Amino acid sequence: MENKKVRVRFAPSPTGGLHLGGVRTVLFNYLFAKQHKGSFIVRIEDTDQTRFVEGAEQYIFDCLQWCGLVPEESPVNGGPFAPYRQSERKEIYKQYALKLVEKGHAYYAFDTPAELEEKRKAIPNFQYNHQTRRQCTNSLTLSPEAVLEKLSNNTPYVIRIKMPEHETVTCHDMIRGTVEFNTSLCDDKVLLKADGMPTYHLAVVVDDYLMQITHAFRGEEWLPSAPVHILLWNYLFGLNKMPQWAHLPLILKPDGNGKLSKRDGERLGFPVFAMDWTDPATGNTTTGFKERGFLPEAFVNMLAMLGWNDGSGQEIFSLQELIEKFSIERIHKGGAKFDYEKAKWFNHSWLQKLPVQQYADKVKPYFENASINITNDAYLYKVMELVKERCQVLPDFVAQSSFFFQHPEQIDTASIAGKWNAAKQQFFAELIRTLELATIWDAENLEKDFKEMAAAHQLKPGELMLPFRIMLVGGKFGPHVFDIAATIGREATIHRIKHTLQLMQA
RNA sequence: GGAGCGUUGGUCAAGGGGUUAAGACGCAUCCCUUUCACGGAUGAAUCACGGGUUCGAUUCCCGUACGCUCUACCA
Repeated sequence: MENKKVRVRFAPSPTGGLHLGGVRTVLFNYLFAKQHKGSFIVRIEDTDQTRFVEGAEQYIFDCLQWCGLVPEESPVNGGPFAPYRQSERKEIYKQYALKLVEKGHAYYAFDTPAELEEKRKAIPNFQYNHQTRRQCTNSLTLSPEAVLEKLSNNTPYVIRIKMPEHETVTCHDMIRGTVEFNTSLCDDKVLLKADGMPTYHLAVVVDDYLMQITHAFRGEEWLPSAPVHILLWNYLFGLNKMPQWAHLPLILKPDGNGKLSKRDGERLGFPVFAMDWTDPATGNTTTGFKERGFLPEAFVNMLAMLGWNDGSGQEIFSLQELIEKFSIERIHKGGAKFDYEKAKWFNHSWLQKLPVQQYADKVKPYFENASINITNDAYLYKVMELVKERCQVLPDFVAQSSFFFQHPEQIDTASIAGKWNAAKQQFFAELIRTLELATIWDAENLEKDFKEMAAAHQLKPGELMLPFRIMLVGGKFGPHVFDIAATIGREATIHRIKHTLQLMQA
């Protein structure tokens, strides 16, 4: 086991948007694989035909691509253990189910869904288990002849695991240590459905075996069914071949408790999916981190810190650093509440850390949306550099810098009207002439001229700065006002002064 | 109801028998900045509760409470 090549897998069910928690599971898989020079595999668990959603699979790969967590083997790029889509592996599973029946670890069950529904209604807390299976219609209660007859006339059936009585199944979890289960308390899970498809329980162990998975990461919600999987491993392939389990803590909603859901995001106004997801049935789009203006670096970083840290207090990690420093021992046992404010802080940090050229293309669409045409990349970089520390997410660049590209739509004259007077009016009128004659157009000289003029007019620069800012920006925000003037240029600066001057006279 | 898992500030969390119980986010106040932001400073936790063990428990043990997950021919 130790010298086997590490192989891990992410096994999503393509039923809709890719949840935060799913991406974190991918991330931990990926980090572990890369750290051990192993392989990261994506296997599509589409055994429930009733839950097929058009486009959901492609969407998952788009998300992984965006995050930079690309698998070595998957349905899209193939691999030595293809196919990687369980629906295309349907024939494989049945033989294993049959093998279990032969060995007495599983049995045919002919109870219809309606009959089971009735039992559940009639008997409180009904479970199909070692006690109740005697009252059900299955190959344990029917004579061999009757079973054969039902089988030969195509009576629908499922195959269930026959949970042993009074056995202890031990799960050695890499995060939680030893967890024990009493098999008498487990029920006889369906392994093979009436449509011939396996359930998750069968498929996961068969495929993990066939694909030679060495370490299996999954959400904590799977822990209660671990005994089923471990038993299956024991019956089918031997415990020595079983991957090592790691059940990851859940990501919880920010208010109250419980798993974070898509609904919580909608309710509280933040994304839960990695990327925008449009439900083909309803046409409704659920917003994603990407479209909200998150950098994948920040998104991945934030996810890694939800349930893991390296103990040093460092919080900003590149993917490469995460690969180097990741360790299962330092994964938390308890769930973590998702904090959108902190998520934005991560993004802000990455916006400062990365060169603006590296993500300028990602902010362009937001300018386009606001009908601002970016024609000069160098100018865009300069502006981004000036405003980036005020931006948490990509769309903030538009709000923080639109005035660099077009005249402000609104001038907040109310903020200066109270202290406006003839002296100021005259100062700015004269400033226009000074600016027209300025030989060197940079922030330093602009500021010098401005202050000299203020002194000549016996006005305090402080009284003039805010009006000047309002003229250029339209509001009380933005970088240093002389940087703005220097950047937008002589013509625009003068034009904006004139414009506000007119407004103030009116 | 049953089983399993979990529980350090509002949130993420470090620490793990003796500490002034780190740090980050957020919040509040202040400084810097003639805007906003950045940066800096300061403030806020009897480590869920109750028993043990111990000279000493937030740290070890046992209970209790609370929360969560699962309990489908869904994953």
